[in-house]
Amino acid sequence: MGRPPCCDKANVKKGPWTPEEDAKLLAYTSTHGTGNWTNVPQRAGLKRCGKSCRLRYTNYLRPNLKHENFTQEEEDLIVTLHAMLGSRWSLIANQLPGRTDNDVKNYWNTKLSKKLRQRGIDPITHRPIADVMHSIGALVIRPPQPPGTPPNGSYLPAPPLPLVHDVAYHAAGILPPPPTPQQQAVIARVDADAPASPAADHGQQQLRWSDFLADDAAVAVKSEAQQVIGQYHRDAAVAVKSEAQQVLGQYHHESAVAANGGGGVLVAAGSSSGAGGGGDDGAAAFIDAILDCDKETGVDQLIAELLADPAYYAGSSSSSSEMGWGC
DNA sequence: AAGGCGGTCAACCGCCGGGAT
DNA sequence: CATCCCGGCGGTTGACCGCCT
Repeated sequence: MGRPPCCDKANVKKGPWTPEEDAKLLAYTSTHGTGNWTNVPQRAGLKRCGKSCRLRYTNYLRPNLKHENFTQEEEDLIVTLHAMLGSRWSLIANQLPGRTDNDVKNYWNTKLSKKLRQRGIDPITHRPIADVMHSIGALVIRPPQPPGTPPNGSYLPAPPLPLVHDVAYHAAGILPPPPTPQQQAVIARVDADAPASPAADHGQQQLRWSDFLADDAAVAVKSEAQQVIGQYHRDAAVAVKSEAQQVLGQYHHESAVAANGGGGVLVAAGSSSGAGGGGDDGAAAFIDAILDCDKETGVDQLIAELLADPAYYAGSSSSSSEMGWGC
């Protein structure tokens, strides 16, 4: 049944806030700060849940909040960060001064996701919709069978899905290069640690856990970032964190190489070409930067570094703006 | 003028993790 | 170590508004 309610629902007001309530809350927070929200309603003379007070303050009353429309730069940043972090709205909002996670979430759900769809991009995977539909169509869909029915061979095996789930690859219209031996080792380990495929006995081609390595790499980025602010643990990607860091180093380095070489191709983890172990200067510097952030900086600076790298925009010739996210 | 409809966004809900006890 | 409390988070809801018929 979950936790009990945080307050007595019978004695709290719900719904839109009145100017009087806003004034009370602002008066209280301006003199007492924002600690211990549970006590705020009582001390501020409000018949509201503490959570409601916190939400009202952080999303509307907090100083320095922007209430005007999102700019093109903010829009581009949200799209880019969503491709990197997924629906981690608080992390994304941290990169947008004056915006709240609720703002970003609403803007994404009401505007940006539709805009992406109109441009043929799946807003969840950031891949071309046609590509996503192809992948879905390639999955083996098995209708329920009566108990005791032996498996038959009437289902066509699905073709292997691409290892790279990165919009930049698809934007560039190229196939990813094969994984390096180092990355193959990561793939093998992930597959070995994964539970056995339930249909493995049927001789059907199954999705392997390593098929999602590219996504895991993104999760690892998220993991590092959230470690910085002490909020992120216990993700499946943690198990391969060290390997993922190496892969990420390769990811970053080859992205830069591709951008500098005029190819403009973003090379994703788990599938980049074998430019040799991730011990090169660029990759090492990247990982060092992340680790240093554990001690010195916040996620803001980390992501700012990533965003400053044009390779994260699929090369200099196809930034999100130039790809036409904007109005 | 009125009703239907879709878009927007403030607010709520329930879950989760971390810290305190 | 276990439990409880609190803040934070993402998903969802529903009121409100403007446009269209």
